[in-house]
Amino acid sequence: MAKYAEKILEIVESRCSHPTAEEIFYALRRDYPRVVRATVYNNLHRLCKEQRIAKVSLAGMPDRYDRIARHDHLVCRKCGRVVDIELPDLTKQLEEQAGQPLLSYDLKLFYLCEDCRPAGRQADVVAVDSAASASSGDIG
Amino acid sequence: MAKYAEKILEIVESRCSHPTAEEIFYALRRDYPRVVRATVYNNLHRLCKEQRIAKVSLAGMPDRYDRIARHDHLVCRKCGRVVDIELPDLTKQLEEQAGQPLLSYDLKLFYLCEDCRPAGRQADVVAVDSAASASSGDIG
DNA sequence: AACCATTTTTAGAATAATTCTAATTTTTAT
DNA sequence: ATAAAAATTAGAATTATTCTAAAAATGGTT
Repeated sequence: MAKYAEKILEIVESRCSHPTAEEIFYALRRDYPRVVRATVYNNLHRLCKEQRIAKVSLAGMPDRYDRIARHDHLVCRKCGRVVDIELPDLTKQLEEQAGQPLLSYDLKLFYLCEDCRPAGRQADVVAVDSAASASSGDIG
Repeated sequence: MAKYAEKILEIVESRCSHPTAEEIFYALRRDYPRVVRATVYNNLHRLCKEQRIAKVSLAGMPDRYDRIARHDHLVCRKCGRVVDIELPDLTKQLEEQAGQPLLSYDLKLFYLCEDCRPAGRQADVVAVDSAASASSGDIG
């Protein structure tokens, strides 16, 4: 059907980088130099609606797109990088605690990635230096 | 110090609506008709940096601002409304499962709110009708 | 009170991400 | 081959946010 949908799906799934619409647009344009941003957005909307990809957003950044399979994210508070993490499915536990049937949930864990962690000691990292952190206080 | 910071803090904390910058701007303008959006953003940034408020973002909507005290959110998949929910603190559990020291986490539970829930039966609500839902597939 | 330095606010232009609209092209079914 | 439907294009429009430079407010010093 849609000429680009499968290609875009492939781009999203083949990367672990949670690409933005812009990144997908550039990747797609390598093969199809005439595609236009609106086409990328159209296809992303459709793929989301069809539950074939998921949109992930973080405060202050453009939305990102991700594979659909259940997994969670580790987000570095300092550099903002997002990496996947496979935690056990908490749906049952959360449904009990919330007293509500849930459709799904989104869980982001904030930490300091290796690159941003003060060298040497790492056990006593408890808070982000508020001056150094570009995005502290943000929940995304 | 900053003329508006306390007032903005009060607006954010006094509402359970997680107001957007725009909503805060209008609320503030009722008392101070000359304030300008940039002032609101300046103060919001500062309050975030000082960890006095938190920024919350959801896919496809403007960022929202929230009180800082730990709590989670229920997000309706159909109408997008966000309400607070007080779940037990999962930091310890998640640190163990992730094998990482965490700074914090963000948990959003997706459900169908009362207004959006198909009337009558509610036990067998398992998925969102993909045509009817404006934002299905989104993780924010 | 007058002065200077610093901080905050204002006004409005600029940017970034996304959406919209209308025309054109492609695809599908007949 | 043709009509109808769907997808894509081009580019304008909108929305949220940031930036910049000037003006105003604030604070501390003499």
